[in-house]
Amino acid sequence: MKINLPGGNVKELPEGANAFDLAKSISPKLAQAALAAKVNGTAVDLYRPLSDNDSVEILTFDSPEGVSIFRHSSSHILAQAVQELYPDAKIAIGPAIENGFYYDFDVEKPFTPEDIQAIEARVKKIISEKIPFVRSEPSTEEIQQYFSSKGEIYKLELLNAIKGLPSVYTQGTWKDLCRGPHVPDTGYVKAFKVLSVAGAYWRGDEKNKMLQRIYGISFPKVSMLEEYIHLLEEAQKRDHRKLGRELDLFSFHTEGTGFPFWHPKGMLVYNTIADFSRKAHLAAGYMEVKTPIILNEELWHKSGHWDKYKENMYFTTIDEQTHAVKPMNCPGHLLIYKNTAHSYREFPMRFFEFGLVHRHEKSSTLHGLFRVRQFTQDDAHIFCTPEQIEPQITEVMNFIMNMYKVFGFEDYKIELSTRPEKYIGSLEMWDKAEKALQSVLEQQKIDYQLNPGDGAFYGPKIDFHIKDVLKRSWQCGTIQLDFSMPERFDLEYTDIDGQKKRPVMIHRAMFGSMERFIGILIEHFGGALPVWLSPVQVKILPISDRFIEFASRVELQLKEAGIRVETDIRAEKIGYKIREAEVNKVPCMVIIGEKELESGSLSIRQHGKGDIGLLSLDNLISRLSDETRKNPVFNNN
RNA sequence: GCCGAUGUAGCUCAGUCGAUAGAGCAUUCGAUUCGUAAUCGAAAGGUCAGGGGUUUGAUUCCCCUCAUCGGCUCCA
Repeated sequence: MKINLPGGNVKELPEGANAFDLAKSISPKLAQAALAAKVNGTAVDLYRPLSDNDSVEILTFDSPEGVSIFRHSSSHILAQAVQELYPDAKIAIGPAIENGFYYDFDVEKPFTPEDIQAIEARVKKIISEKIPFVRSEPSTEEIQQYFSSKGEIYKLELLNAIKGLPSVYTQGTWKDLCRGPHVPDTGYVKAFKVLSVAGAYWRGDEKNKMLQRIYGISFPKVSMLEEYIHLLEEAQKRDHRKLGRELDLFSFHTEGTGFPFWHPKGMLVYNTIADFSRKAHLAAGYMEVKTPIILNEELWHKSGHWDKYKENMYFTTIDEQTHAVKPMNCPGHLLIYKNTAHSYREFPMRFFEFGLVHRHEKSSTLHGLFRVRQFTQDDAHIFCTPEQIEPQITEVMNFIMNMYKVFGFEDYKIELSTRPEKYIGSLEMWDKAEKALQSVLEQQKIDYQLNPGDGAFYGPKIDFHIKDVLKRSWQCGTIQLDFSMPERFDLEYTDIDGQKKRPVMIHRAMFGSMERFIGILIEHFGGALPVWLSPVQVKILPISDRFIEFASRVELQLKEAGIRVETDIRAEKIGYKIREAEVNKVPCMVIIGEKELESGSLSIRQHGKGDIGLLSLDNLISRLSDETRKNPVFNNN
């Protein structure tokens, strides 16, 4: 029979051959690496017989699909180990995830670290036995009978939901309901590690029973696991919470859970980004505004927040009237809009604000700067005519993507979120708004993921998710199209025909939260921020106090050139001063001693690189300014 | 909110099978004036997260609360 290969080649194989035979016929190396196969677009087991004219791709650990199959098989091994050790444990669900896999168990008592050790040992044993994964397709009744005899209520529930033919995979005597495919046998998993244990609700619903979830990771080579563990350790070093403390950028206190305190150095970073953003916005035609953080109850009823967002809001009483601390800036901007009459000639009209908002997040979700209860949005609202919607959204998308580039973020994904359960406005409005966003994404040929039901309560949105080093995806930018607020606040403008009409409103944020964005930057750069963002750009290190005077003259000149500089005048050895500046991740160190005093040039040391030789003061200044000018907005000045 | 873990000096961590605690770094002071990642010495620093209980006696055992961490859920 003929088998079509991905490159367009055709391979002749005997009748009844499977993908493993195919791999062998191509190369022994491929046969060794083969985990499963993709036949006519569907992933199947390696030993499943092929048919004439099938298109076959051998899946290895090099492809995401191969990894996912490998991890999924690993989760089965984990589940087998758990049930062998704890026969009363009921198995729920065990998929591969982005970084590894998990399996959920219903057990009497949560797993202890000792349990985990025992489980890992048992997994090793199962792996060493090289038990084949065998696929079978019994009747639904047979499967039902098997799992009910074992009391596997979760499997039965899953079985009921299956449309089409269910399948079962068996390793030795252990069986699991599973679509597959799997690697040929348990021996393929050469390295296995449990990463963590956590509670998780059955089907993610907190009304359901809490199960115990074991997260794990696995690889076909031990060295890959070691590499992964090393990577995890590296990632931990980049944790912005740790770096924030070490670099003295910000802190958190029990006196205000979830409210960040910005220290002087953190404030320098914050303000540098804010200044940059402000300039960029003004250049792009935005007008900066500032609105109060406390506004009365009535306003929030009008905006719909009272009905749809109350759980996340803080309240206070002023003169016996209930007020709310703003969780969003839009109502304030609406009041400014309404303060005067507007013409179509003013459109698109863009209000921009560094808006300080408070949101009551559940305490367990707080996470450093990534998730806080008080944060500053780089928020804007664009008022425009319905015709301007698509060009405006296109413009905003480009603006956001250009801004991300300045910070070196090219890895992000875009999501389109549609009408949630809690919403305001009519279905026609939603329909129109969702179509508008979709059409922009499609016209711009942008890859996006659809997130049904995840929109804001007043409109659908396009979100930008930046990926950090820990491979976590963080929502930053957002563009939300809103027909409801203009309606609720009875916004008007006078059109060309002299008629009063209703404007459209676009909510958008770029960094989303300044706080979170700084957290992402810290992790992205491992704390070693680029020169233009570093709180201290240059540290001057005199060799001894004989050179302090010269050092202060250099310091003064650098300061005059607008460079953030500090001098370490302590009576310490130069090695000690260098070490401290390196630990503090200061990008540039200037060493001043006898040589420099005589020659008038400066010894420069770059963070992470070491001594880079001599430079004149003028040269240093122009180099540092060049670094800063890499950022395009500063280029215009 | 739920499940689990953790909470000892500013930081990282020892320790106490129940008799109120120790190191390194950081800090302060003194000495050292030194050439590319840690000079030496001394001092100071803790109601052992907070509250309650058991006990002659609790930082240690038990309970509650708070916070932190890892998840479920939510979200910028």
